[in-house]
Amino acid sequence: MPALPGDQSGTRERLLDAAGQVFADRGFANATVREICALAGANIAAVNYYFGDKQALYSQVLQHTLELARTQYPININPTAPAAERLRDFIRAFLRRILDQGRPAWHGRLMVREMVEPTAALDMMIETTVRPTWQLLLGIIAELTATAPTSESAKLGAMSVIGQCVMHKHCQPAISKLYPSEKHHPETVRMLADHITAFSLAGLKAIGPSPANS
Amino acid sequence: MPALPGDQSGTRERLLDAAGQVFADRGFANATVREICALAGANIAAVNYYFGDKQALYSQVLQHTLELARTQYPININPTAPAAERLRDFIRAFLRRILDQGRPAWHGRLMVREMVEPTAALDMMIETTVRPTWQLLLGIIAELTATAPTSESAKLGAMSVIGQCVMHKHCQPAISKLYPSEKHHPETVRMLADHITAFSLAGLKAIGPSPANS
DNA sequence: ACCCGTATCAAACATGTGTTTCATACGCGC
DNA sequence: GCGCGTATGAAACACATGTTTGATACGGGT
Repeated sequence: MPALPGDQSGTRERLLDAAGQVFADRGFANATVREICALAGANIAAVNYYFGDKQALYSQVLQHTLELARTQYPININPTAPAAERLRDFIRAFLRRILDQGRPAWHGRLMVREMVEPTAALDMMIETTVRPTWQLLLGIIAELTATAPTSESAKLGAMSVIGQCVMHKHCQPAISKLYPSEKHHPETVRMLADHITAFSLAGLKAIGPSPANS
Repeated sequence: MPALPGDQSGTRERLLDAAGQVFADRGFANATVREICALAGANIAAVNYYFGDKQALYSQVLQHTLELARTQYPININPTAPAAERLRDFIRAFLRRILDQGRPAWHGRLMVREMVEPTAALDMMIETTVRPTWQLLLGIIAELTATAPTSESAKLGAMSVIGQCVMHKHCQPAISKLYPSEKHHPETVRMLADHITAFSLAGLKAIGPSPANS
């Protein structure tokens, strides 16, 4: 009785899907291959047959989920738009990527867990997903602060922007306690993005090109 | 052979200390009572004798560590100082609290883990540590945005400030990959605090009292 | 019809780990 | 000196869980 995973797809695909859910929900250590296989409607031995062991399954899950997330939530910025507009679009796309509840909603949780409890797959995640996004943001910030993307100002400014965004993902339990009845509806996310954009544009202007490096 | 825990203190105290280290390093699931007891120089049965079970030990560890952190890294703000100065002092104290490498350096990691993988002790952590800090910050932000502490502007502004701060704790593995050779020396933390302060003061001014609630 | 690689299954295996047990030693009041 | 509550010790227990095994079914190519 596989819950969500499409019954028509192959066992390997159902395993990837189910494992993504369970790993995101419980974390690598607390996830059991039995629960994953039950959710996928597969036999316990299937994970060994297709992936070798639990750790390899996790790596494949993370890689697969990240690919899915990059194509499903692309961050496409119009290079000809003014920098302020590009920052707004970046923040909107980035927030949608990490806060959206759609499928696969668990890629954000997987990334958070990988940050807190790094595994061998961390490098892959950084290089395929984090670094490209970071470079994209750095370019925008550099223009807004009139510095080079390698400058200390650009680095600090980008961290301020990303920090405001990931806050709502990393600290979700605390936020829910401080402000119950808070949800991540698309309209809420949009308003949040607009706030962060306005806040950051002013902040970046105040930073300026003071402590530049190159 | 207890490593760090003072051998002169009682078994219960050594257990609390060792468990804090191990839980922070490995997380609750991956931590073993055997490793904790070995580090504390205590017998395996000691954890059951003094705390009942592993979960209760964890709760006591979290509570004890948070108390220690609150007294060791107090956030004392001069109420008569101007709001901008109070914000700067808050950010400095808050960053020092979560980034300092001193003892017990693991309270920050414990809090991060509790956010990502909440346990029964989450409520205690929120009420004793998070909410008071949040209220303190809300008061400062409210004055800077000329709104009530319950306003949407104050809430969003406070989240922007906290987000910038916790970013450097939650995303430390990623930051280390993007910028190797980055450390959290006291001077670095001070400069970081000054950046966040300048960035936030400008951002808060730009937000203003537009979408107020009460 | 037969073979063979692929895939699935139930059952068993090995082991790490939280927890318990029971014995022993210590310290102190009487 | 004696009893008693506290504390510590080594060993065993119970169980969850990752992994493996050997059997069985399926399906296409010859």
